[in-house]
Amino acid sequence: MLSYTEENYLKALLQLTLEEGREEAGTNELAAYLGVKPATATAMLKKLREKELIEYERYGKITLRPAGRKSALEVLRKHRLWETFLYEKMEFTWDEVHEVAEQLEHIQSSKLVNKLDKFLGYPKFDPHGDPIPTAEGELKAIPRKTLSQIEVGESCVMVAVRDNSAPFLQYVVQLGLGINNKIKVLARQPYDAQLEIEVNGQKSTVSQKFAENIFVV
Amino acid sequence: MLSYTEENYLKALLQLTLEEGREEAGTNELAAYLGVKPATATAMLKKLREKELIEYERYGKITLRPAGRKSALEVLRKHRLWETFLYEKMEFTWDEVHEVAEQLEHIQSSKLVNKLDKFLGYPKFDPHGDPIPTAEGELKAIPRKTLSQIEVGESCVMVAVRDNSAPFLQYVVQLGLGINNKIKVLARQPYDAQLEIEVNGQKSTVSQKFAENIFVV
DNA sequence: TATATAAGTTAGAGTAATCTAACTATTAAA
DNA sequence: TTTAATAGTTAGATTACTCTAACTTATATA
Ligand SMILES: [Mn+2]
Ligand SMILES: [Mn+2]
Ligand SMILES: [Mn+2]
Ligand SMILES: [Mn+2]
Repeated sequence: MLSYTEENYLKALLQLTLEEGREEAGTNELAAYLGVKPATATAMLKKLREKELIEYERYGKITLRPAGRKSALEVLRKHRLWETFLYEKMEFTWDEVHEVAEQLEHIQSSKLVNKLDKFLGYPKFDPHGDPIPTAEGELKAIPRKTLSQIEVGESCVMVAVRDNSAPFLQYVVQLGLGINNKIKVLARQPYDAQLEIEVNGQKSTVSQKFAENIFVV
Repeated sequence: MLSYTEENYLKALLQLTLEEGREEAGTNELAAYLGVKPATATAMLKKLREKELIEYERYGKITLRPAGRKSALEVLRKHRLWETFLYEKMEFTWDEVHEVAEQLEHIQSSKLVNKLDKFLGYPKFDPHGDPIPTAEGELKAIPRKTLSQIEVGESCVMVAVRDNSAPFLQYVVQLGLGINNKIKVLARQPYDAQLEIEVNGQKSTVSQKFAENIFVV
């Protein structure tokens, strides 16, 4: 039985290594992601290694072992199912779901997870466009680009967001943007890569930082 | 902000003093109810007193102060709403809901509680027949007897159960009993107060202990 | 290749919740 | 009213998670 905290560390490791081509994570990076000090992370890493959930040695990189990855996927599955529940059934907006799902993901009941999945109609994606791991622990990574990689004159469809924070999501809505919206890139400032885009006939200018947090196909 | 554990202590105090005419609880009783040692309860009582949530002094009885009672009622409201959700929407049986609700009752989100209430159609009772406290913290205690107090020859209607444990609830179902069922008391053994009862034409013999855990009107 | 910088670890301490063992106060009986 | 039983507390230790401050190792660059 894993503690609430252990689950959070494993999920963080999974998410840090989920970006394509990444297999391992570092101590400081993990600590920053979780909002704890590196010393704290080091202590927990020893514990997770003892439980055979991660591969790790002093001053070395961290990788998930199969058991650790399985647990992390279960937590991520619950997180994304609960976000979908809050969004679809509880009238939450997409910038409100993450915080509460962060708590709900630790509820222990496999029956509840599976009934929830059924109740929601076996959704494949959460409200932010992220894929929901299956009961078997499969997580399909869809090949996708960021809005910042789209050439001037090209069009694309928004499929997900990288940043899940409330201020970012609220800004996305304010721009008239959302999952499945078609975005046309009208121009790119050579100086700072600012983008001029058009969505549903509405033109906006967004920063490179913003464009890097919008996933498109 | 109360910890998970503090919430459990306050809820336990509320439930111990909920039986009519009771205002105060004792340390050992509280410890037994929560499954901890009396020494542990003493430590927590000092902390809750410090936070002005309870009235308590060395070797004295414990009572909830208004702020403590308010928090306890909020937790109890969430517990019973989640039990109703699990029973009505997640296909849980009434002996399965309590354990998971024990976890869900600690989720912090007033928006979620109120949306859940709305989603369930503002239920007044949980699956065990217990009243659900309102958002304003009101809890109506319905005057009710136990099955053991019914005279031979009389009939009554089951409205709730006192014991919420899975083995007890499974036994209730096995006897063909449930909320709103009419029960007729056919006979009472003078020796050990065993009852012979009839439900939907089905006759059964139950112990006094059992009869004391069935609430009727 | 030496050394400065970044990355990571260790030691020591604090808080929250729990326990055991020994003790003290209250209450009920003899 | 003394004493036995019950109820409750204290002291000291443990586990989980976190921190700060000082230290060590790895790496990158000059
Ligand atoms: Mn999220
Ligand atoms: Mn979490
Ligand atoms: Mn319950
Ligand atoms: Mn609880």
